[in-house]
Amino acid sequence: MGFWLRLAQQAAFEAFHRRMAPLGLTPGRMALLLLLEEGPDRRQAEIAEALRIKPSNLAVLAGGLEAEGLIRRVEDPRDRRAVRLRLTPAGRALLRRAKQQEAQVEADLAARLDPATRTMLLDALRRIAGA
Amino acid sequence: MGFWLRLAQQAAFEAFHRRMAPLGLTPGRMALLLLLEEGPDRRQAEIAEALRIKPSNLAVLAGGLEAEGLIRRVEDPRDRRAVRLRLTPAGRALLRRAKQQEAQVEADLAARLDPATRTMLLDALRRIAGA
DNA sequence: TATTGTTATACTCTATAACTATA
DNA sequence: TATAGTTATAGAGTATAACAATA
Repeated sequence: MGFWLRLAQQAAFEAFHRRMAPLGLTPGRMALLLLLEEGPDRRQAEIAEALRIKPSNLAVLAGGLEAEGLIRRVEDPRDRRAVRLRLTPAGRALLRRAKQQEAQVEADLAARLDPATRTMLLDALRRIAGA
Repeated sequence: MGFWLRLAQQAAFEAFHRRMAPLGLTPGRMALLLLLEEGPDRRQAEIAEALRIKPSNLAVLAGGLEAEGLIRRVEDPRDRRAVRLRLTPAGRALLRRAKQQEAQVEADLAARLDPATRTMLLDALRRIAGA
C-alpha cells in the first residue's frame, strides 16, 4: 500500500506541476493561499498546524509569497510577536486563476475514477492520514 | 486530493519506519529485497524500472545493501557491462523477519478500513499512478 | 521564563549530467 | 557510437536547534 501511495502522490504532484508551474505555484503555496482566502488574519503557528508543516518552513514559504506581493504580513497589535497573514489584491487575482487550473488538476487525477470511487478514496485517505 | 495523498503517504512512511527501523530497512530497501526474492538475477536497469526509481539512485541503494551483505552483485558473463542482483542468505533471513513486520505495517494502515474499502483504495491508487 | 517567528542547517528522496567500461 | 552502471551534484520537502523580539 505504501508503494502505491508513493506512486499516486508522485502522479498527483506531476499533474499539479504541469498545470500550476506557469502560475508559479507549488502545492504548498497553493494550500497557503487557499487557507488565507477561507479565513484571513490567522497567526502563522495556527496556519502551520492547519497545513501540517513546521512553522520554520512556513516562514520561508510566506517570505517568498510576500516578496512576490501575493500576501502581506500584518503585525498583531495585541501581541507584537505574532504575525497575521492576508492575501493582497494581486494574491486574490492569482488565486482566482489558480482555482480554475486546480479544477483541471483534480479532473486529470480523477479522470479514471467515477465520482463514488473518488469520494471513497478521499475518505479512505483521510482515515489513513489520521491514524 | 493531492493534499490528502501527501498526508496519507506521510502516515504510511511513519508506520513503516516505526516497524522497520530496527531492521535497518527503508521502503526503498524493502521493495528491492522483495523484488529480488520474487525474481533474482535481474539487471539493474530492469529493476529500476520495476521500482520506478532512477538507475543512478538504485546504484546507491544496491551499494548499501551489498556493503551490509544482504545482496550480491553478479557480473553477467554475456554482457560484462551488466550487473545482476541476488539475495544472500543473510538477505533472505532478514527478509523473512521483515515480511512479518510488514504485515503489521499494512495492518496499522488499514486499521480503520474494512477489507472492501482497502481493495477499492489500492485499485484507485493504481489508476491514479498510471494516469 | 515561555512563546512567536526566523535563520541556519541537515537529511531524505528524486532528478540530471558527466564519467567508465564495456559492447 | 550506444548502452549499463556509477559518481557527483542539485533541487524539492521536511526536520531540529539556536536565536531575537516580545510576552
